[in-house]
Amino acid sequence: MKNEKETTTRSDFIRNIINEDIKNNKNDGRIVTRFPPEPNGYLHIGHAKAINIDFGIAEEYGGFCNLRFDDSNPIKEKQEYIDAIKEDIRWLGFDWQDREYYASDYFDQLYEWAMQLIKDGKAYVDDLSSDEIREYRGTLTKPGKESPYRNRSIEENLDLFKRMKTGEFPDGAKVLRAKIDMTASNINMRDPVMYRILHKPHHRQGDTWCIYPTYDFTHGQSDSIEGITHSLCSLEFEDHRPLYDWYLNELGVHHPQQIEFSRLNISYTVLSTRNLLKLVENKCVNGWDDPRMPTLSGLRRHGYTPESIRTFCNRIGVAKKESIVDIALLEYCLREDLNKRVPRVMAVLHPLRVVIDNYPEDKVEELDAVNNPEDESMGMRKVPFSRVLYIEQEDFREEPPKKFYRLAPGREVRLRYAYFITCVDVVKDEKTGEVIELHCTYDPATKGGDAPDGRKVKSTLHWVSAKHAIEAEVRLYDRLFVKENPLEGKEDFKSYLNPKSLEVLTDCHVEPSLKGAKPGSRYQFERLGYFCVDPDSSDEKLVFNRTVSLRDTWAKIEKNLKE
RNA sequence: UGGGGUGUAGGCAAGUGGAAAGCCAUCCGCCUUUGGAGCGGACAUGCGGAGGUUCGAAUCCUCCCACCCCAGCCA
Repeated sequence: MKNEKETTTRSDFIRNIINEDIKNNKNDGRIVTRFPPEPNGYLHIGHAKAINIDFGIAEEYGGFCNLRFDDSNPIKEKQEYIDAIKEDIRWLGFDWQDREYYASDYFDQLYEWAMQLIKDGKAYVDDLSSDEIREYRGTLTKPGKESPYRNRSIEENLDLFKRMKTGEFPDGAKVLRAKIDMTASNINMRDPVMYRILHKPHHRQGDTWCIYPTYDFTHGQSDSIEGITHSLCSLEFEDHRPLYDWYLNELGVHHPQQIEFSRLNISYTVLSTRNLLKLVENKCVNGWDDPRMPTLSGLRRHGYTPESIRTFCNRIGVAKKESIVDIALLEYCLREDLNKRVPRVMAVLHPLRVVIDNYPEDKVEELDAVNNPEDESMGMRKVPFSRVLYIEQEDFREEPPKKFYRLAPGREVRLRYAYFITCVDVVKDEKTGEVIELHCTYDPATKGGDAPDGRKVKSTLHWVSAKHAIEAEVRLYDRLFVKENPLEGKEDFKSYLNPKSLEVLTDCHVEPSLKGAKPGSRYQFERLGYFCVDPDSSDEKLVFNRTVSLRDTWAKIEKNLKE
């Protein structure tokens, strides 16, 4: 409904191009895209944006999106990453059916094409070292100069390239280069490397190859082989497009259109495999799936829903402007989704003991509570009430400031689904002065939370029965960095890490209905936020992660009062 | 100072010569047994800047400014 409207109304420059292409019957109206991850790390939410575009557009236009692993560099790639990437894409809710491809499966064809370019006099074997190649390449403002090996005969090039393949030369001894133009203003066109010698086994090809094609010589042709119509990638490949086009034109094969869009950035985090890896290696976080990480596995463990991530991706749009999206939008999408689907429950994170003086010592009542006010079909549950309770420390102030509606000496409030209570006494620690216990009275006539005489109360508190509650550990997560753009300062981005990004609470009490809650289950702890059960949790010891707090109007008021 | 890009509100982002969409954030109301949710409202005489064309310009032209990317045998 709302989502549907968003997707059908959506307009962006890529869809405009595609609409135009369809109008002109380009590619007979077919739309085929691909998502081409390199299996060199875990997927993050920036990838989710790309996935949403690649798969989303294909779906929208009745086309296909292939999953293709761009695995032409055996030094960085691992099967472990392939498995994780597939799991994350599935979790997001996208399906590539049987169209799971690997650039490495095209190595034979790529080799044939390289031979073809040599025969056409468009490629040559170069003996220059990598340092020499760099020197010969020139600079941004100075043209490059031609390699002394540039004009070898076709026969010699053919012979040398074959011998590169058979393993006759050590790593780095020779490369195959495209013969384009060493004076080109676009540096990518200054005789780019097509093949390098790498005596490294490939995770899928084993020892079959000791020469590997570079990205530029792999990507476009892989697109071509798969019949891709629109090859969507990020902005930094814009400069490579002339080369993408060059190879395809010289080879005379199907020519997909490369279109570039800007990659996702989100405030208060970093979004690149390289920097994420640094956080893992430096133990700034507890692994790739640490709930503070913007990786899909981290977000999953944090309690994010795939739907909320997809909604977010739809709302941020697609454009060529480099931007930083406010993380508040992501959190908004999350809350919106969780609000509709997640059961409510009561939990006290910072307990303050409350004794109801006029409530019978051994009495226990099972009170009715609504599971989700947004969804009646989720039903009701019973919550036990007794003489000794815990409420949140924050919900009591001995000297309440203006606009503080919660409990205070002499004040009456409602205990959710239970009774009106009035605070009659405050017990403090003699040494520290800290409030350690409250004495209250309850009004038996207000059972369930309504006063028959119609009197109102200004606030409703959540609570748990002390003797029935289950103890739990709660991990409070906050933004990973204190700086909106951690990459912009003078210091290393790691110096802007938020020291309070994780706070572990061990003295929490949750209502008994949570007994046996399984990892992955999500709840709203009323008035606090959304939480999910961590994989570290067990029946003996429940562990919850705070996914996101509820919008907190009081916190804003309090902040404004202070200013 | 080579080449390729991008500038619309605090953050995203539509708009392609004919009244500056929408979302988040912020603020104000209403409602509420979650200070949640929901509902209603406010929020760009102006589109990086300056000129020009036109009855009419964010859209077309000229010049200027700012920012991003490229000198891997990474992708």
